[in-house]
Amino acid sequence: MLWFMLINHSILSRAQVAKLNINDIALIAGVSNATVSRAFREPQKVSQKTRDKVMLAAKNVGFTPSSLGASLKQGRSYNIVVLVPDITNPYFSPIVRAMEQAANARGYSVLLGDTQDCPDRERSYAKMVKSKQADGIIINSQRLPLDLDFEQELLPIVSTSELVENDRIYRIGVDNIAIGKLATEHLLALGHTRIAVVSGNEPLRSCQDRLLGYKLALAEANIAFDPALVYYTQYSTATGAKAAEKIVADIPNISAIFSFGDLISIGILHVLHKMNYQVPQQVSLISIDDISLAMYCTPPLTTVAQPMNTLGELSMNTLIDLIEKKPPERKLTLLAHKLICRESTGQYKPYTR
Amino acid sequence: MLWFMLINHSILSRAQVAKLNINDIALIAGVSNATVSRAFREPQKVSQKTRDKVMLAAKNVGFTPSSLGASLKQGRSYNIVVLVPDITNPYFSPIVRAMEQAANARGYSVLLGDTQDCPDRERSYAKMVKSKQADGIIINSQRLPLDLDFEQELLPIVSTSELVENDRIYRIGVDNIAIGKLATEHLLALGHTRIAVVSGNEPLRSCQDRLLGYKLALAEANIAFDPALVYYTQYSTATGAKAAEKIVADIPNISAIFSFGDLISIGILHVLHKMNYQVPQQVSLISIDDISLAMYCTPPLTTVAQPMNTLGELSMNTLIDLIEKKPPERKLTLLAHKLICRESTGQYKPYTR
DNA sequence: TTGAAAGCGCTAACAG
DNA sequence: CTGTTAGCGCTTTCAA
Repeated sequence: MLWFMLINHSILSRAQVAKLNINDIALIAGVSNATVSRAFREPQKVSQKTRDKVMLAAKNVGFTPSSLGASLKQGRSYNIVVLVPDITNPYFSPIVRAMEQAANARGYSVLLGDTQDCPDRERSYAKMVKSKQADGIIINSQRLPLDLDFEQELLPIVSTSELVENDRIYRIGVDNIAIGKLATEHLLALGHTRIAVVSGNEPLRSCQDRLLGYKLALAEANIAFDPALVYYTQYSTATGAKAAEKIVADIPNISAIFSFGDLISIGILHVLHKMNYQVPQQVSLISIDDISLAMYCTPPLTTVAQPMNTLGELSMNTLIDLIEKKPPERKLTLLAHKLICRESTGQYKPYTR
Repeated sequence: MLWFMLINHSILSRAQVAKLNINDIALIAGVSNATVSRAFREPQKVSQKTRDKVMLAAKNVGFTPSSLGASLKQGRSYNIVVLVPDITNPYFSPIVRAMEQAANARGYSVLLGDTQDCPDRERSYAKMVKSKQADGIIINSQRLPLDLDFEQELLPIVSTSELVENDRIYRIGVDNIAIGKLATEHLLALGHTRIAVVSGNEPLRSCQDRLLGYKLALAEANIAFDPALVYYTQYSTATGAKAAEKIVADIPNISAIFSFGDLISIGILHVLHKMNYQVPQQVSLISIDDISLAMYCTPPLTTVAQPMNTLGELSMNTLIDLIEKKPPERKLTLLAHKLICRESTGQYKPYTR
């Protein structure tokens, strides 16, 4: 098939047409490049007739303005880096999805950085905002790419985790102390007094806070805190399973477990089943997150829901406000959590195995 | 605190320093802009001494080259659009993770497009490669953004699903017919003869192929295909649960179910438990994918594993090869699948409820 | 409402 | 090994 385009007395192949720029369109349409630019970006500033001419010319040769030139001129890429430790984790994926939605609604795109918790990769993604490949960054992990420019508030950054106290950075999060307390109180109210804890990595701020909440609830109930009841692991199913094996070995008559994440709970549930423990008849299990699969577990998980969607949406909008120089009033926003009572927790009964 | 920088007899504030470009660095280092560029991009082409001078100057003022200028000049953004219907789906998230990894390894970044199966969003993401915001696109869904330029092979595109036959587009996938056949044969070998099917959306090519495989296996076993045994739903847990409710209502003594996705199976499992069906003692359940949670289900799922990691890695590398003009030899690559026998399937036993 | 013209920051010939 | 120079494609004053 023959394909060509006649422009200004010369014949262009399809491949050449693909390379046309705004000046070529101006030529074809018989207007200036500025007018073509306006026709695309601020159509209302161009007369109907001129606009039609431009659009027709563009359509004929299949022209779409390159965003590269615009980005360079404006010094903005309209990309935003979103950092997660693992996109595969059902706690993070809805957050990222909400961020992508919110970004799109405001004309931005998401550069996904799955860092696997690797500081090198975090740093290299952070560099993208220094090098203008992105206009800002959202961190969904506990570590900050330690670059002064972010702290100096020269580069837009938002974090969805508490990190170490850092008043210079905008943060959206939840009240992990309250969450830890709430979950513990639920178990306490059911009559459980010896509650094993399966925490994520010890150094994580969120884990420390949740444990603090646990201790607070215990103290209010006049129950001594027993460090031997807390097991540190990772936020994953496999490691949760391992922790459960340790627990049942250490404390065969354990009546309640509080894990710091649904993913961990799924591993625990798996082991408990294998060992023929009845949940919740013999062991109660509560956790945090309310990932989408929590309600489909056997039994459905009682858990403290985190507002993943709001978290994603709000933090993205906060970042974009920052980028667009509409700084939000508050540096730290705490979102509401909620206890979801399902079937993995039940009344304490003295043990009869 | 006072912060300033003395350059060429003028005092610069920290904010001004952030705006320095390659020419300023050249000035400070006493070399040309070209040399600065080389020092960063091809250090081996610059003498040790000059390189040190440049790097020192850059470090002193915290300079990082802007990728915007480079992109414009080179006509490449080093971004790649990855389209998924839903990043929250545990089938897609490992694929995306693998893609991100592979992209990074070759100096590219991933622009995540969570399309929610919405054609408008697919189209708007596809436009990003026309507008050079991205250098190529990978489609993980069954629909193609119908833009001629992709078909004409002017724009780099790779698909991980079979779509409608399209020889012009590079595709990486699995042999869904063989997968459907394999799963069915497993059930058949266990003595099951009435096998209910829970498929995803009927129009999906992958579903049609899997069903075809099911029919093939049945035919080879001389069992007549009964259309009443196939239930169409979505690839989700909630809809899988609904399908299961219909099945047990329609066929209370069903002995085997073949669902087209682990996510569906989790919903089915949930309902089966609620209805007090024993899996696999009374009903066997097999599916496809082997998502990470499949082994932690109660009981652990027998399933045909899909090579999500390889799928992601290979398709990303194929796309980048395309972008870098090293066209791969084959247009269609089929990856190996594997039956993973766990505990959700068992020998057929006549029904005693 | 439209046009002319000056860059945005970088790269890549080409020349030395 | 290093410097000069001409753009890449677009936006944006400023002037008409």
